[in-house]
Amino acid sequence: MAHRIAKRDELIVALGEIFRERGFDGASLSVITERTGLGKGSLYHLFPGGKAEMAQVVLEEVSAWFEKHVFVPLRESADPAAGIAHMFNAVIRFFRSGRRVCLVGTFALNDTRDRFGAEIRTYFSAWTEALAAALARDGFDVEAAHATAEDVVAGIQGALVLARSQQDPAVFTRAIKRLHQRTRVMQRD
Amino acid sequence: MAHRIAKRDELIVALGEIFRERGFDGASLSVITERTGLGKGSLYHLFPGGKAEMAQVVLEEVSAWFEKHVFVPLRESADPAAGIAHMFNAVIRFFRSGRRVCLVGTFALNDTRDRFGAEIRTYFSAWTEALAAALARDGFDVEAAHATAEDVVAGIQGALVLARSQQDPAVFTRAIKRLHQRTRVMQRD
DNA sequence: GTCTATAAAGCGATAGAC
DNA sequence: GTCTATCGCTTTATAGAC
Repeated sequence: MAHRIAKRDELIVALGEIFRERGFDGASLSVITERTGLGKGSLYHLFPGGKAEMAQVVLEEVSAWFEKHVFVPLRESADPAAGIAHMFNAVIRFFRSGRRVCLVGTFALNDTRDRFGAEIRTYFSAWTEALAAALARDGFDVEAAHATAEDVVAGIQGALVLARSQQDPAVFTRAIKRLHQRTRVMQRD
Repeated sequence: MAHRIAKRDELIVALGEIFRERGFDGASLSVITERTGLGKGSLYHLFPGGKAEMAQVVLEEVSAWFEKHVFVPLRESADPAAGIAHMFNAVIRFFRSGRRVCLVGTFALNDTRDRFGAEIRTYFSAWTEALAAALARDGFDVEAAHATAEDVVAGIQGALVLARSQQDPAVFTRAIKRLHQRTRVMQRD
């Protein structure tokens, strides 16, 4: 087992890793107990709603991170291209250059989605819309901006799948580079 | 429960749907029993290796389908552009225009990958390489062909994630249209 | 707050009747 | 082939001591 986790922030990060690695169903309380060093008693004290509440809190934490490090820069950066560059850097950091998968993506694919439908839907729509707005501000016409934003967000998710299938993070970093390039030079006027 | 399933082919299809909808961990034998109308006795008679063998057989069936309807046309079509068009049509059909997710993609994202590593890796690498070869035959230079092939395969996977997160299959069909377009007009010279 | 003990249900898998 | 009954284990969750 890992060292005993003291701070709540640290605990939520650890829970996120477990859910990412095993999915909601595969993340059993015994695994969570072992990896966090906290007994069931402690876990249910901190999360009376059990596993569902743990996942909910992790999802909210992930959403808050993206809001702060991705969506706000996209929306508010004076230079939209700089906001977009900021997004790609944040994404590379967050997904550990392709060694980490997207928790929201994993949850979205199977029936776990039905438990957390609102959070999952909002995460992706907020991302797509913030990016589309930045692209539009950067000179894309509205239609092309929305299409490119969808392609980029989907491209990131797909690159995570591909990289993990090949156990090769470079697949992800290559894809990010190309997606970034597409936001710079494509489909103008 | 569904009607009792008679033919093995039909059974494998049903198993595929269950694994797609619930993931490997979420596809419990009780769910499988209920959805197929077959008791555990029958299931273990047909698949002595249990759930792992069921998933293995489904993965092989999916791989065989893609080999026949996607990879071979990509590799052997006299007109590479026709082979690529064939691929996109097959993909739309297979994923039910975005209402079905990719079984291999779901398995790839969490630790289920470790059980079926070889099949998962091969599925995506065979797809990417067959598409890259077709693009090269169609006039892309080798580097651009490989990059575009990765973008297309990742784009399809990501579009499935996005479509499901929004519960909107149109997200998928839109993405497919754009990806197809990119194989026609991009990065030539 | 954190632990141990325990409950009740569900899990994958097997045995054996038919 | 398909069923029912059952095994041993794990699951989520709770109770109660400290």
